[in-house]
Amino acid sequence: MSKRQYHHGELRNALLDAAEALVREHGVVGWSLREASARVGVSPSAAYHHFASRDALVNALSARVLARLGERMSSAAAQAAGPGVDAQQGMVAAGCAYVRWALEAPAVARLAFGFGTQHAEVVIAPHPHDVIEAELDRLVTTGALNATARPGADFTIWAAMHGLATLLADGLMTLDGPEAADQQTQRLLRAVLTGLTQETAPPQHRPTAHSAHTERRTRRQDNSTTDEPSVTAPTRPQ
Amino acid sequence: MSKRQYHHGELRNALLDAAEALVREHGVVGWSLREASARVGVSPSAAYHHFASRDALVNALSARVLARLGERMSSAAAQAAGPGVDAQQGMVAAGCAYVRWALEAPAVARLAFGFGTQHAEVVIAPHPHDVIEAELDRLVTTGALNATARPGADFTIWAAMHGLATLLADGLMTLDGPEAADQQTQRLLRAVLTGLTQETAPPQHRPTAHSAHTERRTRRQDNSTTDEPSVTAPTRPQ
DNA sequence: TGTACATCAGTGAACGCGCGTTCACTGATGTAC
DNA sequence: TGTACATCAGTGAACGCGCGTTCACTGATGTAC
Repeated sequence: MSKRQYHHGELRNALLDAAEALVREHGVVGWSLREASARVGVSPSAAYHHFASRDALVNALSARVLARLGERMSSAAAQAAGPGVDAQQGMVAAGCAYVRWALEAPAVARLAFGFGTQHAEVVIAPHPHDVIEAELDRLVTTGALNATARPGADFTIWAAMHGLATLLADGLMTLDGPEAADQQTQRLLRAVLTGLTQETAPPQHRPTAHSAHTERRTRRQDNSTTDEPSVTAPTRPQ
Repeated sequence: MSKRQYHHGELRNALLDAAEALVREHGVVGWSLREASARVGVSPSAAYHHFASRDALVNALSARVLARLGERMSSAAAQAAGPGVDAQQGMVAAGCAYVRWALEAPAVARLAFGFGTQHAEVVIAPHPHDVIEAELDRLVTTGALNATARPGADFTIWAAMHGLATLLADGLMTLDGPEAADQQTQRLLRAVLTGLTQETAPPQHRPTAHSAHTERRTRRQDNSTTDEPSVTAPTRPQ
């Protein structure tokens, strides 16, 4: 920064930072590798010592950004938990973190969400989905959610908070500030959680959540997985 | 098509069709005006007699596609309704139409949703949001939803179905076929509707749904709007 | 501690490419009389 | 019904541009002896 050095030393991260800033400023596609390099103060070709292509950089950024979201959710949930606190509050806090994050940097959120199955090699930890699963498990443990409603509930909850986040990020819905977003998130998630608890006559082939990615990671940590056959199972790829 | 004509006659629509096909095949940004023109069999410059720029074409396509979704939801809801049918079924049908649509042409869905406030001039009728509002009103009328839960419920429901649709469209969640999608949609929407009905102690400043677009249109058709002050109101722009 | 050298991480010029858009044009169509 | 002419909707050549990527290079770094 201060002295002009031939070797940057942290170019990989610096490029990711620059690219993230460019996404914030000019949207998911409104910038070039050359601009990111220029912003870091490096020649365009330098990037190729760290990324195979522009796409590779974008994918790496997307994964990094998604992992950050997972961290924010996880710590928000942890902070909300405590004795005497409403059992649903952890999930609500995670959801608020999710929605606020999308509201703060809509274009970055679009990048993280909007590119399909791209995080091929990268392990994202903690994945937002993982945080939701952890919170649901906690709700079942504390008795705030029926165990029968648990399978597949992760995708139901995820869909709810994801929808609010993306409607706001994409400008299809607008709110007056983050407090309003929190209120909306809370109302939505409490409605879903309450609705799941009230569920009667679960469908015969209840969807079961599992994914290659999740399994690969959780099998290493514990092996409490109940391997019921899944017929119409939602899956989180990679 | 058969005879080579100098004047195409339907070039505007033909270009929109070609662009939509290209979006399906190559994603939201993976195609050019020139490709669309070539596909129609017309020179690249011909498009400028119908669209001011490539962006204008994209915006027009996005609006057209969103209106089609609204139509599909609306007719699905109408078809589901009937005497003796579960009151929630209309909304579930609309939601299934929404989710299936996103699943059928994910890239097209991303186009319709992912470009922020772009439908500036165009009136989209019926907007998916309008269909949701209509179904909610019906639920209140039939007594299946508390009137106190009605304000803002449209955004809660919309968020839920939108989240499922976009998670699937963006490949963050996968399902084995459209029946599985229907099942997920049904579970999600029923949970939200049930949860909304069970709501106790609504927040003091309940969010109220209103938007310039909606008001402009609905004021023309009826004027039953209850104009309560909205403090933290979600809004649908344009 | 000093030197030789392999490796790493930069440079900068150059490439070919396809893009959106413009412009002067021309062929077809429709309307006035 | 026939002719003159304005208007509409095409053509196709050309433009300048910025892009991703390559390549031979060079300066800095770290390690072996």
